[in-house]
Amino acid sequence: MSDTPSDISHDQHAVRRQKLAEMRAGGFDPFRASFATTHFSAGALGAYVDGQDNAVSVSVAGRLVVIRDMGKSQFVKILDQQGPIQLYVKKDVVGDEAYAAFKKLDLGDIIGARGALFKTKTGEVTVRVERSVLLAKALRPLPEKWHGLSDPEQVYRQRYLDLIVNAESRARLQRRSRVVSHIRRFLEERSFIEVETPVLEATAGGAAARPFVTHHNALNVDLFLRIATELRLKRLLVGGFDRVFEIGRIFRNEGVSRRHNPEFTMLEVYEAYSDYRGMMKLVRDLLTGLVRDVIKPDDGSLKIRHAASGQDIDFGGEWREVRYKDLVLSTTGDAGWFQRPKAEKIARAESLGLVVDPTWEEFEITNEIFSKKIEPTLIQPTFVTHLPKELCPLAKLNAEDPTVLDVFELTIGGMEIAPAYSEQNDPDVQREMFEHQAGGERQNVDQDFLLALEHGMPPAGGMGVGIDRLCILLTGAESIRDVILFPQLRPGGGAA
RNA sequence: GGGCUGGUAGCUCAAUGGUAGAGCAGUUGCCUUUUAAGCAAUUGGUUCUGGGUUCGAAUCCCAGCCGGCCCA
Repeated sequence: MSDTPSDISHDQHAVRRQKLAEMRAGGFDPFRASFATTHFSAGALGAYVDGQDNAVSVSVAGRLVVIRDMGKSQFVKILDQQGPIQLYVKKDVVGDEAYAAFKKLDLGDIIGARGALFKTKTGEVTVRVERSVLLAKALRPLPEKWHGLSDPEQVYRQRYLDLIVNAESRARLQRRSRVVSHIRRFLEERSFIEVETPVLEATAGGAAARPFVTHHNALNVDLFLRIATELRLKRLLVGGFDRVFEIGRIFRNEGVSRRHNPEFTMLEVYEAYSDYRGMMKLVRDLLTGLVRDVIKPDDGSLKIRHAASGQDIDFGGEWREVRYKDLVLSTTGDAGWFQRPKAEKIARAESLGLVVDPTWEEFEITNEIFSKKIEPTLIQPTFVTHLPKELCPLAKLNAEDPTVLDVFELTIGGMEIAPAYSEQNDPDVQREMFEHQAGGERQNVDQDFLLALEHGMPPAGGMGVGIDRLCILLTGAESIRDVILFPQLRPGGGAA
């Protein structure tokens, strides 16, 4: 009984290993089996002709996730990429031997089954199994069927378990794939060319961020993982690729948080002979298309529920356009803000509850107010324009007011979703901006990029879209980790 | 980096400093249209790790490991 050392009934791993050993001893190895399917689950369900039981035969395969055993028959469910489908296995249909084998299956096993579709008396389209085969033995048990897997650490470290048992995770992460796919189609339809530029670079430019450093042995040089694709893509504008984009992994050697993963995905788009206003139309068409065709709100609107604020974000309404300076003035309540001496700016920022580093430049104090006090309140799609020139060295200065830039920052749901510029194509101004920035931030100047600009870059609009944040917004996720299949965690720990 | 908080059976969770429990999963029976199927019986624990306090620690204290939230 239970006290003999050979009782392994409590050890699910051992029980399953024993079943596998018995199968192999009996001449069947599930890991050598194969199976031809005719449908995925949703396709099979769709193939059922209403009112015509047993008219359509299908072959389906997937992981066994529900078993309801009623003695001489059982209802089970298998799960594939499209979701679950129910199978009905009846002893007097499959025969005694096959039925006995079927009864030995465990939750988590991967099986294939063939049979005709029928509708049960409770109305569920089901495969009446004629033949089935075990295609892979699961030696480990599945997490609990009702509550799923909820330990966040295990969800991230063993994402495959999360995907098996948590339907919302499965849906959310598949939705991400459709978002990216939609973006590709959208841009290709508009004659944009997708390109791939190097991840390893001698100079990590195009943004202000700490890069990862690695080493190339054969060349004996340190290289950086890119922190942006901007400078490469602009070289392609010089080369005559007039409309280019890259959906690429970006690496920034900074903290990990609900909004930050050290590697993330960025779309960058450049369109020659356009400008930041052209980018406004492009991004608006892109996002409304995503909501309409990928998210497909139930009520047919273009509204998405924003969990944090409880508001509906309406992609179909007017997209507000407002100048950075006006937002700052109204938030500080100080019409003379930009003329105030630094000490007064610091005092006002601190009175708003912000922590200000006294070594900051004045524009950094202002921008701290913008990013902490203003941006989070911009829930509806908002183009913030006319940003101060210090904020982006790669954009064109405004012709009427050279203290501001011809750019926008699209903010939705309190998050910066897409910055866009009229791209700087004057090599001399660009050099000046770089050198000024290098002084303060010791960012390396990319001389080859400046050389490329001297060959002439067409005027262009350019835009970056953080795909992860966009997916947070579109899927209503709480954390960037929920829209990245395998988010970064400290190695080790957790899973056995 | 700082503050708060968590780690108990395969999973989801309980347990005044006093014999570590439940549900699901597992095992053994019964059940030929179930929907978290049902009924009966039953197995299973290095309470994250290492110290300390105590007659006695899952529980209190310290350190570490791995998470989560907030802040920087």
